[in-house]
Amino acid sequence: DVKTTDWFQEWPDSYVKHIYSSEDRNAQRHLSSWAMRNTNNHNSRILKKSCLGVVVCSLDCSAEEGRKIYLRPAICDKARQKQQRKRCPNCNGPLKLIPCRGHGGFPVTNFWRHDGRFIFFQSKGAHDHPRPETKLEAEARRSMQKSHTASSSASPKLKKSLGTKSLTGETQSQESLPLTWSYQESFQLSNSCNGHLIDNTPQKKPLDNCLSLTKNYYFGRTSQLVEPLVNSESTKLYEKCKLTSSRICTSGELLQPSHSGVYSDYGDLQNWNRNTGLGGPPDYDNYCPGYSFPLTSWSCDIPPPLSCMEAGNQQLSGEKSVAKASYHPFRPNSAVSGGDLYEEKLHVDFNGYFPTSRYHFPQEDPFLLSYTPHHQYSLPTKGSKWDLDEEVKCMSLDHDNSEMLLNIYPLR
DNA sequence: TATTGCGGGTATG
DNA sequence: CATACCCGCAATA
Repeated sequence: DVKTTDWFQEWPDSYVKHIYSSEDRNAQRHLSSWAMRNTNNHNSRILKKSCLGVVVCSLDCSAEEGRKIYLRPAICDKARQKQQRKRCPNCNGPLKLIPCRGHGGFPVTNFWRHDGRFIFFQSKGAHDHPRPETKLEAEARRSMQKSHTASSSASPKLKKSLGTKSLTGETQSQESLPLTWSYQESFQLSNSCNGHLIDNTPQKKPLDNCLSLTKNYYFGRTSQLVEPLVNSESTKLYEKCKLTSSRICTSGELLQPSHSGVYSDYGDLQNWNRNTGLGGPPDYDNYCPGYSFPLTSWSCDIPPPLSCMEAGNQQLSGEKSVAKASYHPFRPNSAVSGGDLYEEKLHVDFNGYFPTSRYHFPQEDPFLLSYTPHHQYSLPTKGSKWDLDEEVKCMSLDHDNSEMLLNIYPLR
């Protein structure tokens, strides 16, 4: 009875549920821009992942224009320990891992379940820390550091004049180093709910000395518009986006209770209450967890002036120019969700700043134009159940997207 | 070298 | 029994 699937949510937060198409490459890979590590729940049907938080500068330094350092914790334990021995790319101070305690004091957990044509997702807990770099940004930063190290070692004089050697061997200089940490820009507005930081600093560094990286990216546009009150296009996008984006569900349990009865490392409503000490799940029906404007049935992953990936992804019905306007030059962008693999050229500023990229617009994606569900699904559907009442209640589509979805899913 | 998923195992309440 | 988390392995990127 699934009426429609959601566009992939890059930053799922709070207690949300999504249904993705099994064709969705991001969903297939259980991706998130939060740094999520696998957690053993002793249930092979349901994949559980928990949030690692964010790595910050322990000196709380600020880069230019007040930006903060929010590095992506390495997923691998060993790599993470190594990472924490490294130094802040901005001030060379020690780094510190801020653990996620958004789910009753424990890390936010994400659950993934494959069932036939769909991939069911559920998030539990609201991240109580800033967003880390995306995977893409972290990779770009690593590449740049590597390149920079290589180029520095090739020219010792330059190295000596510009760099300060970090403990980990990277040559660093505030003048010359690429600083590609994640910016908690305007989309982290909340101090009251999730503790997100405020940083509306516009970014406007010229891009030169670009390094082109060719890589396959799956995430859609994560564009963050930096001039929220000025950019009317983004507001339009948001208005559109909020009608079509994720659903917030306030009760019920998405995940099928354990069949085995031995392990079920996922909560239910009862546990939810118990863990959070709340009378029930947070009331996101009327207010967005992070932002102080009313909600109806839609989620507000996207604050009004911003268009994150979801917004871009809604541009499938012919608003190319708007989609372009929503593209944030400093966020790596890529595939439309639902989507397919996009090969992008990631342009990285060696003089010091932000990665950007070129991308194909959704309209150009042959995948979207020729969708035909034909895969065989191997995972059992027996006994699998989704909280469809809630799903239906929460769903809403605008006209354009309804049309689009009809095109994509003509049989439903 | 890091990511991802799996699963055995332990600890705690 | 539910939950969290540690660890190592294997496949993959």
